[in-house]
This record gives sequence, C-alpha cells and structure tokens, in this order.
Amino acid sequence: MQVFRNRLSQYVTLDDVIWSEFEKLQTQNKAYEAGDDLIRVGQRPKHVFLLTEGWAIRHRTLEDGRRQIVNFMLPGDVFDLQVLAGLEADHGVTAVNRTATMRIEADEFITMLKKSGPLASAFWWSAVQEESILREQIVRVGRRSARERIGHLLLELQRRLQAAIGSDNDVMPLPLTRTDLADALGLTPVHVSRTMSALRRAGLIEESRGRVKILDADKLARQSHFDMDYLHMRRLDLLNGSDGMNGHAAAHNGNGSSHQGLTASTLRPPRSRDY
Amino acid sequence: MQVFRNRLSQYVTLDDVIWSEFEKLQTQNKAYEAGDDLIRVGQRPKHVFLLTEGWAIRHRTLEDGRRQIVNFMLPGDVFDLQVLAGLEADHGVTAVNRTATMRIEADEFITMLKKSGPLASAFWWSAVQEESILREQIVRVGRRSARERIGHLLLELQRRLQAAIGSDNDVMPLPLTRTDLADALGLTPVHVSRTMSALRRAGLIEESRGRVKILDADKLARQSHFDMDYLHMRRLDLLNGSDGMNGHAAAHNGNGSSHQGLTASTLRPPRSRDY
DNA sequence: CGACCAATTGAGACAAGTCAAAGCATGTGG
DNA sequence: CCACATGCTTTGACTTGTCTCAATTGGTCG
Repeated sequence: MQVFRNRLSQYVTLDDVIWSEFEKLQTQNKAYEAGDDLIRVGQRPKHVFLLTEGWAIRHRTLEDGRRQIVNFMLPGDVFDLQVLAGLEADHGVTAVNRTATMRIEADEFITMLKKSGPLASAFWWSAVQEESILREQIVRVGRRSARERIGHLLLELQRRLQAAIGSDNDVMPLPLTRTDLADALGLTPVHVSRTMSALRRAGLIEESRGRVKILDADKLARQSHFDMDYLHMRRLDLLNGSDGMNGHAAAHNGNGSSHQGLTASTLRPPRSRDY
Repeated sequence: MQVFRNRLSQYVTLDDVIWSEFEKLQTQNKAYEAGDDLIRVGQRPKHVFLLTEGWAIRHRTLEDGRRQIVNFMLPGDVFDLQVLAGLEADHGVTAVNRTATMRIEADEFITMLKKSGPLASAFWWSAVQEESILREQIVRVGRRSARERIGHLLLELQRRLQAAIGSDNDVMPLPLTRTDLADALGLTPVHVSRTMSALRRAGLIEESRGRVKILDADKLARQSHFDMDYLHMRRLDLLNGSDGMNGHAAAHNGNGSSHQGLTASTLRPPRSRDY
C-alpha cells in the first residue's frame, strides 16, 4: 500500500483525506508465482492491477516463437488502465518472480476516478509516464547498440525502482535471465551475456545472485546516452478542482534543451511530398 | 471535420446530438509545411492537436544525430492527450508533408470530456489504440527482420488510412523518404532501399510518385507476421452513462487464439528468482 | 538546362546471430 | 551432507544480416 502512496505522490500531492478515498476501495489481493500469467492474450480482464511486490513483464509472442518484452512492471506500477476500454488483451502479462497484486474492479475504479480529482490526476500521470517509457523503449531498441541498450535499461530500471521503493542504494535486484533481457532488448541471450561481461570488465557494473551494482552511473549514462531528465517529472496538479490545468501553462515555454542534432531537414526545407 | 467523425465513430456510436457537442468546441486551425515542427522538444504545448490533413511524425533524436521515429500521425489522429498533464515534451512532432490541424485548448478539452461521456469514451479509446500502436512498434523493431518490418509497417499504415479516410483502395499515399522509413524501423536508408526493391521484385508491392500499391496483401501479411486482428477494435461503449463498463465484461472471456509459441517456460516452472 | 535531393547499386566491414560445448549454480534425493 | 540433475550462463568458432562508404542514376523544380 505504501508503495502506491510513494508512487502516486510523485505526481500529485496526496494528503490523508484524499488518500483515504483510495484506501476505501474494494480490492482483491492475489499472489502469483514466477511464470504465472496475470493476463493472457485474448482475455478481457475486468480489473485494474496494482503491483505491490515483484516484477512482471508485458510481452507478445509471434507464431514462430520469437518473443518481445514490451515493458517491465515494477512494484508501484498500475496496469492495465486500458482495460477500462473493455478490449481483448493483445499481449500477455506474466510474473517474473513471486508477485503480489491488488485488483480493483473496472467500474469501481472508474467511479473513484470520477469522484476524486487528485487521484484521477495521479493515475493519468502514471499512464502518461508509462507511455513515455514505451517511447523510450522504441528508441532504445531502434537506434541503440547492444551495449547502449543494456546500460540504458539498467539505468531506467534503477531509477524506477528508486521511485517506487526509495532505496537510493546503487545495488538493485535484477530477477531477469539473459533471455529476458534479450527479449526486451531485441537481442540474443548469447549476445547479452557477452555484452554484460564487457560491461563488467569495463568496471561499469558488478553482478551477483540476481543483483546488479552500478559502479559508475555517470559513465554508464554517458556511454548509453541515457538522458538524465528522463522520468524526472515535476509534480503538477491537474483535473483536481474546477480550475485545474491553468497555472502552469505559461511557465517555461521551452527554449528547450535544444540538443537538436544536425538532421538535414533542419537546414533547408525538404522537397515537397504532397503527392 | 468529417475525418474525426469517421475516426471516433470507430469506437463509439456518435449521434448528431453528441457530435454537436464536439462541433461547439472552440478550435483554432493551423497549417504546417513539410518539415515544420508542431511540437518541439522541451515545449509545453497548451493544446490538444487534431490532425485533419497530412502526415506527421513523433520522433526523438540522440545527441549524436541518430533519429528514431516513434510513430506516425495520420489524418484523424488526436494528440497529445498527454499534454493534459502539463509536461515538457520529451520528443518532437514534425509535419511530413503539408498538414492541417485543429487545436483545442487543454482546459476546454477537459471540460468537454467531463461533460460528454461518449466523447470521453471515444478519446479514451483513441488513446488506448495509440498505445497499442506503440507496443506493436516495439515488437516490430525488436523482433522482426528488415523485410518483415517494412511489410508490417506498410500494412499498418494502409489499415489506419482506411479507417480514417475510408478509401478501401489498395493503393495509398506514402509521403516518406527511405530515410524516414529507416528512422522509423531502426534501419539504414540504404538497407530500406534494398529491401523495398526486393519486395517489388517479389511482386508484393508497386511504387510510383509517393504512392504504394500493395499487390498481394495476404502474402505480405503472412510474410510479415502481420496479425490480421491488430487494430480491429470492436465498438464498445464505456463511461457514457452511469451504467457504462458493464454489459460486455462477461462476454467472450477469451480462450484466446492461443498461438502461444513453445517457450521453454511453459513446459516446466522456471527456477526461483526471488533473491 | 542545371542544381539538388533522393534512390539505387556495389564492395567490403562489422555487429549481432547461430550452433554447440563447457562451466556454474541452485535445489533435490539418497 | 554429498552427488547428481536441471537450467542458466559463458565461451568459442563460424555465419549472416545489416551497415558504411562511395559512386551513379533518376526525378523535380527553378
């Protein structure tokens, strides 16, 4: 429970009154073993999941067995808000290790969203952040080398774990096999193994018994092109009150960090493509 | 305007009364030339965009110039709903060709969502679908060969265009350079060129003047592992009325198409990873 | 007709994949 | 408590898909 308060407080100020709204919800606890499916492809789950302990993966498998892990769900994560649309899942969700969840009936969840502005706001944020994570995953897999992918993912996971658990320790659990990593990063287990050995030899990380220690986070971040702003989300309120969405609009209207790169298209107008 | 009614009607039944809600909105039209930025990294846009004509890309560029296109925005698409969170954009949105947009102030948009259940529902759906597209992009880039990536993307774009415009024609505009495709698919322009030549030689597609014709959609789909169910979203209502979210919950509780693949993990329980 | 920009093609290089054999843990049963 | 079985990881040798560099062709627009 505390995990969620931690997590949602990243986004929005939650005083005890608001929080009690949340605690009043009818929830149903359920635990899973490593390898159990929380959501199976083609199912139409009727509830929203809150992950309190353990890790889970969202993944899709092609007919010939190739598997892609779309993202990782860590303690404090909420999914599938999309379920509120009543759709069949087009991907599975599976526990990586022993996992504890709270489930909330879709309609009860919706009612709660309607009643409480701040909570609606917090969950909206968490959905926005999830999308941001998906986009980053696309960039990682599409445009980074194996070494960068691994370094980048480790840093992301570390950061997300810190946000959830608050352990500012530089050693973190990593309950993933090389195959899991490979399937997340679009690589082969063999190549993941080799590349992680290289990271170890380079003195960037250290591993033992399912835990990783990031020895030189700055260097790793530089080498992986990890954007230090990524997932830094300042707290802003919206929807929570009739005024919502106002105060902040004008502030900081982005000169932007302007690391624009030197794409040809910025130099001269491209040729017309209005066929 | 018709584009949106087309598009949103995919998700939810919109009668004239509801639709007039939407048409009452204060909108601001704005056109862009090819290469113009609709949203720049670091900006904090104050409105939601509706794309009425033309294509746009959402992209992110690394400091060393590598660019990844995260997804394509086609006529009828709505973005960035995330902007409602008041965050700085972590990626840019740029017009591919001449583009026409309608913009709605964030707070006005929110007010509309609160007032009209069906419209809220429709936009929620469109957000869910967008996420589904992002996930599919991850699978494409992470686990598919160059040939599959291209075939798969072409089919997705075709299907999305059909949904927006309704042209059930098998020839479609493709205002993208090989570099654009490469940046979307995590490839090199050179290799995109080679691979598309191969598709042409194989009699799967035909190109001329910024248009593609898919000659054998079935074969292309099979070869690209394009899931014919992808983006087929049955219409379901939610949020729109106090009852919402009920009727459909029980139906079709997924035996699932069960093309599960033969991952080792399905055979015997994996080793414990609870360190 | 030039001037550009995009697309194509070729030759060679390299990152990542494949196949296969050891090596290490962790857990279990005698 | 040791020994073996199991599943994961590592390492090696070799293959391949994709990238790089560079030159040529083709289309569009002024």
